[in-house]
Amino acid sequence: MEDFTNFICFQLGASARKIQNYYNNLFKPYGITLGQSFILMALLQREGLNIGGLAEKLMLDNSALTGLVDRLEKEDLVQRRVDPEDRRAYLIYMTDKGRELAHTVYALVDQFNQQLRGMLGEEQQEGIKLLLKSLS
Amino acid sequence: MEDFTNFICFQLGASARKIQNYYNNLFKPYGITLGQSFILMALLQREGLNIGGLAEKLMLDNSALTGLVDRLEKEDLVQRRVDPEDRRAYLIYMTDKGRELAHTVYALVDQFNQQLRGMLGEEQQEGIKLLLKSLS
DNA sequence: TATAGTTATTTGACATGTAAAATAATTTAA
DNA sequence: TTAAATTATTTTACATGTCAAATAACTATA
Repeated sequence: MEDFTNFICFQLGASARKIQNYYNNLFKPYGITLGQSFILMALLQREGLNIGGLAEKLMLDNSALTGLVDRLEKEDLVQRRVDPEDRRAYLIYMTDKGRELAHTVYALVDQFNQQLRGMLGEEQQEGIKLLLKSLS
Repeated sequence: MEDFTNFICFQLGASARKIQNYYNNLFKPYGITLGQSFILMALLQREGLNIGGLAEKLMLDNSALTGLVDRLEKEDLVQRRVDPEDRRAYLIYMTDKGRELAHTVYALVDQFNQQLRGMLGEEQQEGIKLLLKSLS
């Protein structure tokens, strides 16, 4: 019987956790987490996304975004503004402070990402991409 | 600027989440989660591990095990027994019910694992293994 | 236009994970 | 042998994530 630690579900979960912990430690001086940084980076691409748009981009449940945005808002990194076209929805904008931090964390994420890519061959990187696509 | 959804941290995290959700749904009829199933599968290999041993095998913090074992114990799937050689420690054993479920979930995990392996080439599977090892 | 059905977001309940502090037992060393 | 250091586990506080239900606003239709 094969050791369950060889199963993809286990290895992927453990790797994801380790990477997340690495980044969370790296970001500690900035008072932010990897998950929160994804929001900032999403807003760097396109500001004024709403909760649903962020959830889709981050591949998370809408309700997960509520808490993430709450914490960023509490740190004065983003703001919710009522969508003038749809009063149910909030559009999310960065503050100046948030935008500045967004650039900082982007650089940090990118940097370790290149290290991770160095550990993997081209094809293996494709494998992860493919896996995610197949699962979506 | 590269889209952060192409970063390995993002893709690995999202894939891990999707796989976890898949299994958690699959296991719903059994009242168990993927994380809990890892404990059962670890005990199937070697019964009587203590919390620390389980944590090491599962690559989790000791304190994460407390809750996981609590829930399994509440469902009468495992039991804590004081280690006769060290009264600080508990040795974890499965109940008959737990052992039976362990076999069932092992088969289910194995089955979808083979599907996942089918999506990836040999080399890509090695990549994930290598990544985890490099991060450990 | 009233109403029924959708949609965006939040809330609440729960499982998971980390980190740091608390407990309790074991080990080491003076 | 007693005190100090270490070790196993739990607890607490918090961030994350899912799911289902609640709100509130929009849309379509009779």
